[in-house]
Amino acid sequence: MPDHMDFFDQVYEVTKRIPPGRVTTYGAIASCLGSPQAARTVGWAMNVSHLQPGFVPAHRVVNRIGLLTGKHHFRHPGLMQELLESEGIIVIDDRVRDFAGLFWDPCKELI
DNA sequence: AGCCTGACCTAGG
DNA sequence: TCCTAGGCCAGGC
Repeated sequence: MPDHMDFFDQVYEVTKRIPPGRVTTYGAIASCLGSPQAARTVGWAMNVSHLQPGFVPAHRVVNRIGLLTGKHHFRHPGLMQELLESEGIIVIDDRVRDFAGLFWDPCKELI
């Protein structure tokens, strides 16, 4: 990962690489970028991800137990779940089913 | 400039 | 096992 990119850019680069139908977590992204305690900042990056050029699949990022904590920040609540379900992911009570099986580890798969 | 907040997470008591 | 504090980066006031 080039070091001239700031943290947000790196977050977006990683997020764009999440395959459809898979999910990852805020913490995993932060950890992968060398700041294991910056999970919160990753959340903030997602919050303004719509300002980025290109499509940032923010709906594929959930919290560490597979909960859709960011759903209220989409155009309408429920959109996050709809996007996930359109990729074949089952969501029950705001939680990704088979989260462990669908988890995509950015560090492991990256570049 | 300083303080508060937030789509988080981990460690320690 | 629950609760707390601390760390991360930005933005709003």
